[in-house]
Amino acid sequence: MPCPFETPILPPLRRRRKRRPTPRARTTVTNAYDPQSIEARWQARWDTDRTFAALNPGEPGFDAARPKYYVLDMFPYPSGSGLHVGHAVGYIGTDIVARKKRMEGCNVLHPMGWDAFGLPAEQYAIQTGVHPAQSTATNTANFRRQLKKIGLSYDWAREINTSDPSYYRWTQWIFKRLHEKGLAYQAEVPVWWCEELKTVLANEEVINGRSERGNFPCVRRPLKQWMLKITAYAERLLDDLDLLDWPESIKIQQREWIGKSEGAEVEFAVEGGADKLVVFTTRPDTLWGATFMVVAPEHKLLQRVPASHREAVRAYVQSAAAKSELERTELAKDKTGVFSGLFAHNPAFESGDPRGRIPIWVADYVLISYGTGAIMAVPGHDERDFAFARKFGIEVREVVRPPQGEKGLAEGVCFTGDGTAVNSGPVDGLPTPQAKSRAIELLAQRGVGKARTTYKLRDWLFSRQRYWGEPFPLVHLTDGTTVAVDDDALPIELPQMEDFKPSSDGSAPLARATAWLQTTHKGAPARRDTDTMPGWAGSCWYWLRFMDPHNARAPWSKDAEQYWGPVDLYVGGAAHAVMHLLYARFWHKVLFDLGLVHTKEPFQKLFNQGLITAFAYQDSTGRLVASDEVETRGNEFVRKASGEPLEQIVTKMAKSLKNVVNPDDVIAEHGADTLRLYESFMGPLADSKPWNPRDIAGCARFIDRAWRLLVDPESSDPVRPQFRVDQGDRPLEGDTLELEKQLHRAIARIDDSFKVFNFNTSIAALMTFVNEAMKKHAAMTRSQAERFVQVLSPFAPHMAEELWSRLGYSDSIAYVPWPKVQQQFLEDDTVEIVVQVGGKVRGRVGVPKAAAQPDVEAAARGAVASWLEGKETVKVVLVPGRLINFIVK
RNA sequence: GCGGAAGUGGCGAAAUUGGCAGACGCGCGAGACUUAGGAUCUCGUGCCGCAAGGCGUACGGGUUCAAGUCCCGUCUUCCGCACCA
Repeated sequence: MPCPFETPILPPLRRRRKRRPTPRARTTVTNAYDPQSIEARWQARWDTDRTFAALNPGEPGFDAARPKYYVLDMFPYPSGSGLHVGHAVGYIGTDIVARKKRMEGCNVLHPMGWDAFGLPAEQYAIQTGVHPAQSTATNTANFRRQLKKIGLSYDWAREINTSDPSYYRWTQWIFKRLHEKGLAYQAEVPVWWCEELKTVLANEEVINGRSERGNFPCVRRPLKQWMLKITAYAERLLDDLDLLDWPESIKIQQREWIGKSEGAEVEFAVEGGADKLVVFTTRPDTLWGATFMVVAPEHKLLQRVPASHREAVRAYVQSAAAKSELERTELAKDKTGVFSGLFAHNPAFESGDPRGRIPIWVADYVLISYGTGAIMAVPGHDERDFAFARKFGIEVREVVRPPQGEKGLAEGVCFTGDGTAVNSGPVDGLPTPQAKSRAIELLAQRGVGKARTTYKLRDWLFSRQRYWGEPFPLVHLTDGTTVAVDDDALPIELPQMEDFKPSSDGSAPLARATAWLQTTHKGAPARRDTDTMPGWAGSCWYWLRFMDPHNARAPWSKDAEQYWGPVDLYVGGAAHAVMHLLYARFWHKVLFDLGLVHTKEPFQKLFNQGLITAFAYQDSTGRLVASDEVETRGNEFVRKASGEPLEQIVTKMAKSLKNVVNPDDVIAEHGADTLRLYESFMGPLADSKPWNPRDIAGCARFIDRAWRLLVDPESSDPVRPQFRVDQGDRPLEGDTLELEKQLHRAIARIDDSFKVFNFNTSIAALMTFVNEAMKKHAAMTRSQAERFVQVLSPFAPHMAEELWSRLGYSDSIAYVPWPKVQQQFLEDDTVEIVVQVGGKVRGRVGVPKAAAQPDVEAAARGAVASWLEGKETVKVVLVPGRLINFIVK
């Protein structure tokens, strides 16, 4: 099949001049490093030998004595544009880890699959006119091809696809479990509707009133939708973060997203009727300072507005509704609102006390979706209430006296911190924390309030009126009830539809699949649900399916889950800090409660790889110019066609920025091992770093040098003669000993780099070793060559396999035990001591490692004699084995 | 505004517990080998200075014999969140 991405999108390498036939060099040398043939051969070999197949407990050959290691990538959405080098950096990182773990004797689970359902796939399908099932098949084939070409050691027998009925059968099955537990319900809720996408979106998919995907305008609309009760798990989602080895920044983002806040719920009686206005506050201690109340424009109390104020309130509510989310935020500092004509009674005061009669206002700084949609406003101790009261001339009453030295109302500023209660009757004199709990007690005694905890986290809007997603495993009966279909009726397959575009009225495409729609349930006529699940659904449990991907009787077997779970290392972009990771944790906890998994959390260690950025070019008007239209002239960049000067900027890789680098092109030019080395060498995996094609050459040179270290390109021998026989008894001395030390140092550095995934230092260590070994070539032994190839293999596996086989081994290097560092080779008999005078380096001196202090000092004095001449030494600081510092006067 | 991450040569970067700043690589300069080089090899390469030497890890202070690393303050960039009562 022709690859749809033929156009090279590499930034301009220096163009080759016309290629001349190369007479001698290329034709007679048969033994030069040839990545294309080596890589093709070993990739084919890995496939046919199933080298990286992971065995499950119970399978023949499974070795229960080995520790398990589950290393998982965030599986990709297989987009039409294929993989770019930015995606690859994370996959290369996990591959390096997986390969080393195998050599360390672990049973390694390292799978890959496709997150193929969801809006982007469908949008792409609509744009190109190709059915999503078709484009998904094409795109996954392309992704798989690209991943294999990088030499990633996945167990391809475990490949999964969330849009495959054999997979989503179990997504539906899990949804049924949620439904049974009452965690899935239907509700008429105001939801974000995107006209352009013709679907509802979850809160978190809408940014400033525009869709995250496509940046289309969205509006609020009430619609009956499936919801998942993630809020029931809010507390555990928060608490269990403490169990995880995750980046602190991600934990913080999750905590903020859950947004726990503790306080009280307080009832205010509304004057002239039985209505109660319930508010949530984190500061019950300030109840005595509440001088007005505010309800959100959508609050139902507004139906009770007296005629005198009805028109003003109606007008305000309408204008608030017309404001986009963006306008609301932009105008955040300038508060708006109107008086509703209603009054409430503050329960802090006796009825009849004029201080307790407070006006109720409508303002859009109060959100209907948080708390109760209404607040008690304490302008003395809340910035927003303060601004509002100032603007509308409402009384500000001090009820918290700031601690000594802090400014408060006396200085004309709103004080929001902790202090001492004043003007607050029964809580007067209490420090804020005690005043809070005392206030709650008082409210509770009188039955007008109680302690309450709220969360920013909302229930998860789980339906989409789209085609390309999992159908719901439920039917609607004629009597209006909704029931789940039987487990053995699963999967409810998506019907084949030619036209799956959303309808203009917002009804789901599946509503037009008339034959599919009508069904029966236990003999009675029934109608299927026409919504589909959101794109996140399939990724909420996929790590579990990887453990047992072909199980036809259950989503996974208990044995498999017991053995492989949890994921030991999960690597992906920080972009998924909140949504995917929170949803996945939620499902996992539900499954835990059902006894279907044995761990509370799915991902023990999480690691975020950094972004690969790339150069992009702008002309003087700021317009982007594709990288391949750009020419480098010295330090300047110009448009090739016109010579017009351009500015080089560094940005993320994106099709729209015309700076995407396809790994296929890098592999075609340099080979996959060089690509892997470069991506590892650029910098620590966690860092964001720019792709610079110029730098690839260094890795290409290194790998070629490494090849020549073991193979003589001028001869036809598989390896240099000195490596053909084991010189086991040869004494380690001279250059051979020196190389042995270098090798151990390199391995120590490599081992170290797996702690924080800064493989750049591993590559540097390998380079240093090769440079040294090239100089002491004749002294290198077969054993050293073998160990070098072993530690090279996670990084450049194709070449390592090739060299390993040339060294005479017929089995793959993948499971050869990782060499051990021996401490004795990391130490030298003599050490170089830096000699400082007055803190400045003035010389250095070699001394025996075990040298006594007076001897070191004497030697050091000799080395810096001219600097000490005529000076008095006041102090000598000696750092053994490192440094000596003479402080002089 | 709040929260997080970061700031080191021309470029990507390195630097256990505070102990030689710039490993490794790119680029650049010089040379060797070559009919040829985008191959390979050797040497050099933080800045200023002829040199001796001085100055250098965003900026300003501090602690210390010694600071990229610790403390206080400031600035800049990127990423989240953003009226959450």
